[in-house]
Amino acid sequence: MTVIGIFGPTASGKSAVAEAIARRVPAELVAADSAQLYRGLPILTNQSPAALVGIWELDHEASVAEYQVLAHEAIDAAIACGRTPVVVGGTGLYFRAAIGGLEIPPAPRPGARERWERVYDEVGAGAAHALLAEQDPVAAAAVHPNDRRRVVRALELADVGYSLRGGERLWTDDARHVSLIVGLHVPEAELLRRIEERTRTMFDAGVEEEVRLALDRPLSATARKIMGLREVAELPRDDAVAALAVRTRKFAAYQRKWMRRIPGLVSVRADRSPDEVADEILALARGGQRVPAGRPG
RNA sequence: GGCGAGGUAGCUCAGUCGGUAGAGCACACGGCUGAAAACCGUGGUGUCGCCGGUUCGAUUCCGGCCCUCGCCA
Repeated sequence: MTVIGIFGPTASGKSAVAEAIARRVPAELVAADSAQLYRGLPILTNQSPAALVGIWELDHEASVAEYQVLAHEAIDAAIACGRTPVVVGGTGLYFRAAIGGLEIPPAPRPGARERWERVYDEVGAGAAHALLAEQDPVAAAAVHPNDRRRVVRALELADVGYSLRGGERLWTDDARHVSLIVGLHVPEAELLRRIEERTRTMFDAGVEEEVRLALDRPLSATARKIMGLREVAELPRDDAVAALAVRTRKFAAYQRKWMRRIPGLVSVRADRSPDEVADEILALARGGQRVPAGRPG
């Protein structure tokens, strides 16, 4: 059983391709998207039916580690009943966590993060970084003093005897199962056109109302970061459309960068019908274009 | 038509008591190991509206013109 992973920028047609695959072979779609995990913003986060979509309330704090457990379960369950897992991703880190052997260091002890954040803010970036250098020189060398988030994370890990940058690579290039990992490629101009169109469609479909309802309820820090939430809530419609299109464009560029980072990724042109793309992907899967399972050295 | 405010980076704007200019956002590139639609780093991309005058030198001062916005007609 080959796991199929589909990655690509927003509006490259990941969902449609995944659905086309599911029409051809017995398959189970598994989302790898940090925003689609949330329930309550289906329009803004562009949800389509798949496992791990809409499973968290908006006050839930997201984390890759928590997602990873669920993703591995969903993938293994699909394999157990003879269905091809199709991991459909928009979030690079989550996608890798689902496919590969990303080993994630432990969660912070209760209160540790807040404590180190306070320290960081009180003593300043330079001093906090110096403190880290005493406790974990390797991590300190890898993290910029201004990167508050990572300095704090490294300090909380040092507390429990872990290093943010341990000696061996925690993030290996292997996959958990034999996998075919494809990256959907759409020419720049076409992608921009689709993003523009998709953004407008969101407003026609009623994102403003959706966002208003969501903001009435408590939001976790991670949910608050969902792209477009602020723009839609705070700006007049035309400005919001423009701002959201800009954010989405920027995000698409970020996802392209991720495509270059994902090991073993096979590039597939997606400026054609989802059915054609699905056929090509299935042919590749049968043809042995795969990342092997297991740990290389 | 009169009065007032203004025209500087892709956008919003700062600034130069005269020595050709800088912030935020955007953009480009790089990083990323329980926040990743997050976070961090490095890059200034420009006929300073146009034409003249003064000056060694004008984006800056002076004159004229064009354009935008507001108020009054």
